[in-house]
Amino acid sequence: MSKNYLDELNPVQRQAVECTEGPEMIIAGAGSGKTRVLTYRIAHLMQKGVDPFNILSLTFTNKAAREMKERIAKIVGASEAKNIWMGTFHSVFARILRTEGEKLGYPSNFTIYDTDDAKSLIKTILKEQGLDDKIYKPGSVLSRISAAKNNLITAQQYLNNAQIQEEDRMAVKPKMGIIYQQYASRCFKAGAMDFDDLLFNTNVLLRDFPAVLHKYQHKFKYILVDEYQDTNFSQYVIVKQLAAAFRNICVVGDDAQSIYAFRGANIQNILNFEKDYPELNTYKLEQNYRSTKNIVGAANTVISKNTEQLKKNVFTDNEEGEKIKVVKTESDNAEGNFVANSIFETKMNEQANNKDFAILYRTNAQSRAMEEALRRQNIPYRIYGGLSFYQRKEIKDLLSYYRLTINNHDEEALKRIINYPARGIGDTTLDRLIIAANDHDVSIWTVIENINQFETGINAGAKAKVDEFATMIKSFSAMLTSHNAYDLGQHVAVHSGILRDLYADKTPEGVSRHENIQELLNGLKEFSESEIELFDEGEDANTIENSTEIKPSAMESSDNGMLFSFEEEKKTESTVPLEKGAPTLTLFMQDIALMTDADKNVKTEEDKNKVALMTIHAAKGLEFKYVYIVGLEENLFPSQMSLTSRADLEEERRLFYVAITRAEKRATLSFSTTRYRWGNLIYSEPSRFIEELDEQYVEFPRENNNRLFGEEETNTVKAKLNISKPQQQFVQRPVIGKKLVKVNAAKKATSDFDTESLRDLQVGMQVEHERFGSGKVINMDGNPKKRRGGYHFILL
DNA sequence: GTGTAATGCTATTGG
DNA sequence: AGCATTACAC
Repeated sequence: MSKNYLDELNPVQRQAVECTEGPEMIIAGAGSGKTRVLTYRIAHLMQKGVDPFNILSLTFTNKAAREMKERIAKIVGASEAKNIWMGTFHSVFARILRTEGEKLGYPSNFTIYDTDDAKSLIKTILKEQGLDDKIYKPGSVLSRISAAKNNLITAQQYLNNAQIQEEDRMAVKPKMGIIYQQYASRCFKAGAMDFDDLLFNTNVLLRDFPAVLHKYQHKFKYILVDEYQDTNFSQYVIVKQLAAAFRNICVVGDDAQSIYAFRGANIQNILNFEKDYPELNTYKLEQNYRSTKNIVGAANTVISKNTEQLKKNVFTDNEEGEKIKVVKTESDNAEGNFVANSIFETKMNEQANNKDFAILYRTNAQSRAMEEALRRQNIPYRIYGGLSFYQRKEIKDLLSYYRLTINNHDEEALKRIINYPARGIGDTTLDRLIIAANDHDVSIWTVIENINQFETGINAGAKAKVDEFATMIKSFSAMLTSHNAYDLGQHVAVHSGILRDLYADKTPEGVSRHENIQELLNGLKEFSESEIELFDEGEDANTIENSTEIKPSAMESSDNGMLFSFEEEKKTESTVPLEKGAPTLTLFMQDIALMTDADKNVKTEEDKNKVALMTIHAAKGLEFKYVYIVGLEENLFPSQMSLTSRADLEEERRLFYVAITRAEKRATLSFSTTRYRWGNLIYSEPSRFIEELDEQYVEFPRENNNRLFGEEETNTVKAKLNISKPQQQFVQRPVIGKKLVKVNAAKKATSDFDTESLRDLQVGMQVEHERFGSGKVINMDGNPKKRRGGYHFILL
């Protein structure tokens, strides 16, 4: 047992930790030591003799769960800490559904469909139903289905509900319920659940199987829920059900930081907690340990503009600190340059590390300008969110093979790879397979497997190819229990033809795709090795040690069919089943299905020491010494979509509150007067949130032209434009790659570009680029007939 | 059925 | 500006 952790808590925190029995609500202001309270509370439970197997702790990200476990391990020891049930709602209940899902008719190896899979399935259904995807946009159809599920409305109930039907009629989308029904039945047939199903089906399970409910009620004697303000109705009911037996439920949250209403989060869950548990104890953590007085003060004035909130008074004993800075720039690129320069200067002047900085924005699309500026300054950065590794095309392709290997009925995986790499099974054949499957109410795989028993109209040649494909997948499936994740993963990558296909592509993008596949395989290797240490420690280093890298020479020399001549094949194929808990591909896929970018473990110190770029949503729960909040412009932040309702606008304001409170020492806000959107220049106004800041906490610095922010600008700006022909900061900038070059900008006032003038372009020509200014063409490497070409030019 | 070129849509926020 | 879908030629 380690140091006395209770001494590290202030009186309220300590009470919250020591009060272990009965319902408890902790309202935790930003930076008030919430995580510390949660971890110590769990450690304290264990110190008091509670079995970690009886503790369920639901966190917002898997990474948060991992970090909390590590902290708890330091107090109670690692072997005990690892037995706590801790993770996101989705991952914890996915785990439970793996063991209990058969009661609902799902296989234990069910697939988890991500948003892309879900949209793709919806597109298929729209096509089958002859519906227009311009009216029924897959994205909005999915949101509608998602909202229904999060409110525990089944497809049948959806169809029977007069009010919902009326809504859909009014929206001129009367078939919505039919699509929902089709969608649900197709997922079920494919043995697949989407994200919402994980929660929905958990509810069904707990509702319809009293024995199961009883089992988990008594298993989870103590339940803790972090970020409770961001739970939706479906999650609320699960927690309520599980806590009903012992009522040892502790929720932690901050209504001021509720920012996920758009995906069903219901702020009422926290505001009404008292109604469900009248005997509860409430603790308010109001002292902020993270930020300066100026930051806390500014944040408080922001949030005070909202009407609906729990009363609390966040304060800090920290130093006054610097005032919040507001900076105006003339373009999105200038904003990027300003941030990059400011980071560079701060690093020099204050001996700061890269990891002390975060750049936060409202939309992912804003990252580009920041990235380019940071690259120019040679500042290492890491982007969180956006397209995650697992969503990249080539990764999804290979993962689809793995998915289909594990669950043959996975329709989305099958559609994705049945003809990739091309093997002569085209759209016509696939359509026929799908029709046959629908006619007989079975999965596509069932049709493929028994293709001669179905009237498909597919000709013999295509049939043979389908058959060959099925044989290949079956051969992969047969290896699931006899090979570890890496061996099988590698085998599939080779024999599916994916590696060969990617290796043939010598373009930079192709090379990068190949590298990504290698990275995935490395991940498999690591997984296979680490798990073996865990479960199989007696064994001496086994076959994994000398498993093969793909040799380019082998790839080149093999010119037809599959690559059966790889070294890998020399390894004798073990047919002995692996032990229980061995690192199989099945386990690996379960592991990564719910992984997000934020969960990714960064190993080396060098990797960690990078400037963080992310959306404000992704920054929730994190803290940084220096925070830049960029793009504070009307229609961007607050978002255009949020301007129609007070509730939406208040959520944007909470988002702004979250952003400011990420900062420990300094918060810098910036906005730009112009910005590129879809390739078009738009003019923007400063965000209303800037005006809402109390002047006593904020510094509006003089700009270059010595004009104070907020002064009448018309004359000054005009004057500035006239004299600013060669922009000093761009002078040394080298080559700009692949940007559209506009000849004679003056000739055409619109941003439209006509290919005629592009054809006239020659090396050495003086050009005026509407975005980068004037310069000289030094290289041309695009196709002049194309709308755009890869022309490089230097600014003068 | 396959590959390339033209067109057209998108960019709130995310598990 | 970049990506996905579609149109069209082979």
